[in-house]
Amino acid sequence: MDFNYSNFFKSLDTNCSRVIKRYFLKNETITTYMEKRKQLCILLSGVADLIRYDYNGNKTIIGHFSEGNIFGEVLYPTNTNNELFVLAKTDCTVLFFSYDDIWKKCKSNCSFHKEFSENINKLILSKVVDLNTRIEILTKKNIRDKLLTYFDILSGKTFSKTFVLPFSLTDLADYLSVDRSAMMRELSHLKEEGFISKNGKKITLLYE
Amino acid sequence: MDFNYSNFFKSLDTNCSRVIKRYFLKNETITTYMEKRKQLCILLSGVADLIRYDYNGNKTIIGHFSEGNIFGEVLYPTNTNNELFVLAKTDCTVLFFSYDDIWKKCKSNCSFHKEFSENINKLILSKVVDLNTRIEILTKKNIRDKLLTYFDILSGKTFSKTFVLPFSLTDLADYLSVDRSAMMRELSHLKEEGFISKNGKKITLLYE
DNA sequence: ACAAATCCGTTGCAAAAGCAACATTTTTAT
DNA sequence: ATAAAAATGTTGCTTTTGCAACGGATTTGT
Repeated sequence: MDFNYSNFFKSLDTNCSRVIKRYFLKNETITTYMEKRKQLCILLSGVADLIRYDYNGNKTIIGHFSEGNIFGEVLYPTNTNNELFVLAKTDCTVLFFSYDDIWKKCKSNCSFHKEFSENINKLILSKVVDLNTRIEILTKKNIRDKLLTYFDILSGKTFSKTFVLPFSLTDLADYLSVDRSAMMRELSHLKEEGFISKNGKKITLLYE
Repeated sequence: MDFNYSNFFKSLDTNCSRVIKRYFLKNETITTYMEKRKQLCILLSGVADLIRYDYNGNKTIIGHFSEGNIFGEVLYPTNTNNELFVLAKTDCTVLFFSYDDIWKKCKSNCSFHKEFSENINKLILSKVVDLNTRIEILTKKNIRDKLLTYFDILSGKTFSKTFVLPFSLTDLADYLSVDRSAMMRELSHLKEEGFISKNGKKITLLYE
């Protein structure tokens, strides 16, 4: 997420009846995606995974959410033959509301309603940017280019040739959608060939 | 796009000063992405490509837009060392406006302003769904699974085991981000093994 | 109507990536 | 404090993919 709007949402007093704030413990199910319902959720704190069980009972993690991320069925293609749900990986705080309702005038005309919807818009837009970013990476045809594209983005965000990966190498392989061992191999080659240096999750770009 | 909102936008009388409608001939440049500006565009008719020239002058098509699609710099990660622009592949009609402005109250309080912004929201949401759909496909680890996942989605949309690909096989390979010849090979295998039948762009799923 | 451009379909070959398996280190849970 | 779980790092093998190249079919432009 380029810019973090979650401070606004954190400071909300949720006495607007349309918005519900709830707390979850690690390993609790935060929500299950339901086709008709058009729920939108904001993760105010914690880490959660979007998980699919397909018709064979196979479990796949298809998304990771952290502070400030949004999720909910309005954002995801409905696919008949599998079940989607969001699982808390750590304790979480989540804001729930119906996407359609939020645009209607609040009965009580609550003060933050306008500001709330504006911030929702920004959050959704930043989601679009994030998704486009990931697509840009995923469309690269080999692991090396995926890594370097991702590193360039991180480098650009931090204005530095040195940065720390925001998640584990295992999760990175997942984000890039490549085999972890193949990715490790490619990281080794990038080191050997002098393109990067790496110490744990700390990466330095040595080119340009 | 699951549902086409473009009819609403097509019927707009654009006497709201904040929204500009323009026409383009094939091969004209519709817009160039500029970092500070937060433009959002709706393609009302025609087909256009999002193109990048990187620092080496290499040209890459990184997106295809058709009727009802939205584009503009608000939706795309800003990357310093390359230039993005949208090129009309056919004659096009495009609506332009500033994303930030559209949320402010229109001076003239023009009638369609509220409805306009609501439809923009729906359009952006459907963009998110489209992007998530593509990510779901791109994260599949081999060409066969990418094809079958995409076919399942098309089959689901049309409620039929038989459907027509919405674009050329060349563009399909691009959408799946795989080599075209490798994709053709995999399509042949799927035919040989009896998973699908194929006649030009008409595909029939033979399983389940 | 003709030339030019694009798209389709196929193949051989080399490079890349997935998979499986394992040892080691680090983190987490109790 | 200790056991269990998760993450890291590496390697051999096999399969998949990309790339280059080609000929023929379609579509487009003038």
